[in-house]
Amino acid sequence: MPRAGLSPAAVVDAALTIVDEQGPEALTLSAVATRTGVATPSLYKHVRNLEELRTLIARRVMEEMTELVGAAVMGRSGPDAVTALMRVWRRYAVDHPARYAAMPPAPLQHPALEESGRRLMEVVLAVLRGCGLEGEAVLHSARCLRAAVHGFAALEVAGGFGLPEDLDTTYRLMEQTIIDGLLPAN
Amino acid sequence: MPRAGLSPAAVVDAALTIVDEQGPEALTLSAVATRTGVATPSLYKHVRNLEELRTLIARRVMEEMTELVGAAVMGRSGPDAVTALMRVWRRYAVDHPARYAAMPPAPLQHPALEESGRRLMEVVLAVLRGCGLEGEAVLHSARCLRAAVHGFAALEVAGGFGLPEDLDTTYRLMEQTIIDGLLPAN
DNA sequence: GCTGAAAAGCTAAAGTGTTTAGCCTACGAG
DNA sequence: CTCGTAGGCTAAACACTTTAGCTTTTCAGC
Repeated sequence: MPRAGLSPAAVVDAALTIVDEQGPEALTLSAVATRTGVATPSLYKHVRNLEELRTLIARRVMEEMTELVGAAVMGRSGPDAVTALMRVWRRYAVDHPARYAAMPPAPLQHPALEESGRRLMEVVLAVLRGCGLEGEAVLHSARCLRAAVHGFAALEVAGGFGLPEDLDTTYRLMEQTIIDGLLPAN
Repeated sequence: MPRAGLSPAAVVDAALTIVDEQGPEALTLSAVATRTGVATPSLYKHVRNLEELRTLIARRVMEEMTELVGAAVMGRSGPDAVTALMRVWRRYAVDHPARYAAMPPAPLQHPALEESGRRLMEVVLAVLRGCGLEGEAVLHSARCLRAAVHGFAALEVAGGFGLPEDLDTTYRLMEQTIIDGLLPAN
């Protein structure tokens, strides 16, 4: 019997497809095995266990996010950059709800995710520094920005905004609120 | 052998204890059975399945939350009430991190949670109306408030704010930002 | 007090998923 | 060509959920 030609990356690809199509609860090694055409235990040659697979997924997602956010703020600065960041963040969540849900809330605490977490954070901090913030203020503002954006995205993706009123309107209000409240008057 | 004297409520109590002590992943019917001194299948006399147990937990948590928030804003109005609401929300999350994580993000979509969800929402809306907001603005503001507060609480509880800078300071900044951005000038 | 039905417990067992152990073989480096 | 290794496999243990069906407590009504 010929080999399946797997690799850790291929396993993560298959896992991401499953997550995208059927949500995070559907991610089982069994399902990944079926999709990759292999017996479940074979996956252990590429991934330590389910836990590690989840970590690898989380890393992928954070890298995608950093890529996207980085591109979106490129060439912009000040409130304009903040708006771009907020929009692309929400966009990623809406476009890939299950992946967004796989974003680890505390990457810095996790050895295998610290680096990608720090890279993403660095983009956010850079944007805020570009708005004239300095010292501790940068960090406090970044936390607020992250809380607001993540809170909105997480709730939207979970279907938490049940009522029919337009969500884009709500988000614009939040953009404005964040910009007015966190950035030094300009 | 004497009966254990269980009831749906007693099962939920035991489940909440487990969640509080060992986190949401530790919630298994097996664990609940051990704690209540009963065989696992016996629990099915009181609860339809694990899914329903989670729903019952969610309802309890939302009721606790409504109780707390309601008490906190009682007798206050305007920005003062908003601040009180935000503080008590975060406080609940910090005091009961695992329970907070069990709060359903979309209660209104769930028949068994819709009512308690609506009650909690109503408190928030009332506070905002008391600030002079009207019509659609109330809802958009409520969404922003919820996103910010939930985002902060969820991240804090998950250990997502890794750096040492003071979190209370950050939260005060967010309180001010929300109040300034969402409430009509006063 | 008795009795009988409902409620609340039990054991047994099936199904699904993770994980470990140990074997077998395809395949590429030399 | 060969041979070591990596990548696959089967078997099996363990944990958890859930269903089925049996037993026994309890208590309402006589």
